[in-house]
Amino acid sequence: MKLTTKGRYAVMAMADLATNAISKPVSLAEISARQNISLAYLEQIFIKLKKNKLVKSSRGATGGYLLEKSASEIKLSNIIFAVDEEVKMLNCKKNSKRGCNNKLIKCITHDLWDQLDQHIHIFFEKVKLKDLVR
Amino acid sequence: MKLTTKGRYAVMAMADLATNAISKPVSLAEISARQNISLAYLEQIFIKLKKNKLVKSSRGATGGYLLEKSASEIKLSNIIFAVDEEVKMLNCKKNSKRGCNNKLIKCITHDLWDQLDQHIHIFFEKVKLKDLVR
DNA sequence: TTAAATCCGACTATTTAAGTAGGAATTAAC
DNA sequence: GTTAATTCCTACTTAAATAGTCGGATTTAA
Repeated sequence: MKLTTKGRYAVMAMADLATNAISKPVSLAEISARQNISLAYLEQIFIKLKKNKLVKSSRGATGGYLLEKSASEIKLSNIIFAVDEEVKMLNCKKNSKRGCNNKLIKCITHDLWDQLDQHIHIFFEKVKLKDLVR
Repeated sequence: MKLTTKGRYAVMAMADLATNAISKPVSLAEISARQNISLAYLEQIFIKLKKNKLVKSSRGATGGYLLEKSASEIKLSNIIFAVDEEVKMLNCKKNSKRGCNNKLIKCITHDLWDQLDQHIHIFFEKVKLKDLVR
């Protein structure tokens, strides 16, 4: 699990949707204004959210985005995974000479970092979008 | 808490020390060879570990490093904090116009990221260097 | 027809991590 | 004393990833 501002922006934007996209779609321009994130950047993010079936869009004037599922069904891990893609945050580079001590044995901290990764994952797995907007 | 390979290298090197620096100091050249980390990079890392009183050095030929405290007294959080310095992994940039929505209120995910930070911190707080080397 | 919106791909800028380089100071062993 | 091995120090370079921009194409309600 990778954590970048992109992931946070995605969470912010989704929380904005959960709050404001009740009956009619919300445009990215509105979210951009409210959350102070550049429109072009939001566009990139929402393409990914859509691919991952977290939002649905309607095009054209008065178009915008709606949540695809209810806010209580969307886990934050879903959102972060959708935009940040990679799973591991600090793996022993598999294709590098440096990975895991250049030997076939696991480097001494390998398991530890794996555990941390799980730990973080569980954290975001437990929190639902709904928890952010009550 | 920031997590980079520097932090992991530091943990690996400290584990190496805990294993090998029993009676006499261990040189960085040895650690470099065993852990496959460049000597010059290890030097940088150990300057910081020393400043944070995690290791002590003796200079000159036959010099090297020893743990400053016992492996059971050193938490991994101490090591990572020593080399990676920053506390927050993804704070709302304080000096940026973008931080926290440009308003004086906290952005909607602010607390969440704080919680995650604590979560990670606690993870490394619980593990002692000794746990890695038994 | 127009304006507001999503959609798309390529591009650029910025930041930070990662790693190098060169030398100064110290000290044990010969 | 000289040498070789070491820590110590500062500055620099490289590489990679994040962050963000840009121009235009497509869609659709009013």
